[in-house]
Amino acid sequence: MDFQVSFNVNSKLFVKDPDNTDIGRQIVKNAIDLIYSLGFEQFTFKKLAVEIQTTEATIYRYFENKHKLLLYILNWYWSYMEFLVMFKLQNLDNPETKLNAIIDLLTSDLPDTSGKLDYNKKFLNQIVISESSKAYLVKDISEINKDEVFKPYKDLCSKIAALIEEYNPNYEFPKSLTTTLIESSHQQQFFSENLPKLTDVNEDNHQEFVKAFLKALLFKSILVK
Amino acid sequence: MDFQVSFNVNSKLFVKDPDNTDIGRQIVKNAIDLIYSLGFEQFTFKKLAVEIQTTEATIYRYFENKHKLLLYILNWYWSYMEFLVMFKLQNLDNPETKLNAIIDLLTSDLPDTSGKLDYNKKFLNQIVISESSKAYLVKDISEINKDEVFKPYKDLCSKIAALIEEYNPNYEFPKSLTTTLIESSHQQQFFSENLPKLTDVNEDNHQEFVKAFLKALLFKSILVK
DNA sequence: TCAATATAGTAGTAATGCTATCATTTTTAA
DNA sequence: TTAAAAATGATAGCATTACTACTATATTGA
Repeated sequence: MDFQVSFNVNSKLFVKDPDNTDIGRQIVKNAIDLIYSLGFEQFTFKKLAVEIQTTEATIYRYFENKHKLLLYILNWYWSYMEFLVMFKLQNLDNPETKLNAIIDLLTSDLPDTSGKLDYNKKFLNQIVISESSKAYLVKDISEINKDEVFKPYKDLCSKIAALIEEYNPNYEFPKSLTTTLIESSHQQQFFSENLPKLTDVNEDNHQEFVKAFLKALLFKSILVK
Repeated sequence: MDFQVSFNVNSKLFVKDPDNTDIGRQIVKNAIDLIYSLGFEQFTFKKLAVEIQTTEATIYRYFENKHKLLLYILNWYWSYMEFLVMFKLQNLDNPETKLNAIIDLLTSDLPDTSGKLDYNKKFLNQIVISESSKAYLVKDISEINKDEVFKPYKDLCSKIAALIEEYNPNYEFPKSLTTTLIESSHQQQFFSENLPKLTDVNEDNHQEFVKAFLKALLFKSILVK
């Protein structure tokens, strides 16, 4: 069996849809590689243009600026995550099993999609961990929020929050707990790798550590007495 | 009674100690105001120089770049927080009361210090909420970490983690829970203000909401059965 | 008092972020 | 079928940013 998934990313995020042209797809794919290797601050359209042997102006025809390009990549990621949530929860009835599956998703590598121009999932995961908060921690957040560029993230959160409410309808903070779980999964992965003294990691397997921490955090919080 | 607090900020963070000269103190104070009003991305040494009627070169004599200046400000903040923790826990015996005092600290406005050139505490608080993660989410994190520039943050975390261990010596993740509490306090304050749908805020008082959420998160996690 | 030193200001350069314009290809319609 | 229109991509430029080398002035101390 072979199938492809694609998502409609909010059209406000691009000037011209990169998914429609070969060069557009090259821009996004190589942007992921380059943001991963340089970090978002050092990443520039000029460097990306050199990489794919085109010019800055061509990239500006697709994306207004590198912040919008980052948002595009994250929107794709969030949409893919929501798809994976739907997919993985198939045939699961028990709310606890469902929530365990969610934590597994948040702390595991992304599965590859098929298609000739697949994004590098390891790099994408690292970008989400290291760069995603830079997408919203900006001065003009209320301006960009008007374009609904955080809708896929909000949708993903709603879906998870609904599972928490299913597990314990009396828990008061399902949404805040969800965002805390997601953001904490990034943070703890980043800290355990780079500033391990800020965590309780000791085993070699950092992902397993983060998984255990998040499960404790979640299930103790929503325990039904 | 009148007293002043001052902290020795890691000398690797500056070229020349800004605390020793009038222009140095002006740089830090006005940097806080300007980072608050422009956001860290739009903040430049040129704009700061215009503000305090000096030149870029003068500011470069004190700080290598704006990232180091941000770290300097955050180091001052973390040191001040550790001082406040020590101060507020005076004469408290009960571990629960102590932890409650910590959450109050994390979700309240900073008290003003005396001294003629006091930093704007409201602005400083907002900078910590919106910009502090940009201090560590950088590609050269392992390089800058060698200079111990995160020591005040780690010290603050250790102190809080120790209180958690005092409350429940069997809890497995005191440090990770501490960083999650601190980072989540910033996130939930930011989200409740800017992306409220990602939280469960409904009351007008966002600080009270965040306080209630964090207390639930903390005490359910470390509950002794 | 005058040399040594510290400090601030001037004047640059290379890179970045972005735009206007020109050239070529593709599409459309008479 | 072909000429006009539209889309695409390359070239060249500008203003700002990040940073540095050098000059001028003030302060110190022998």
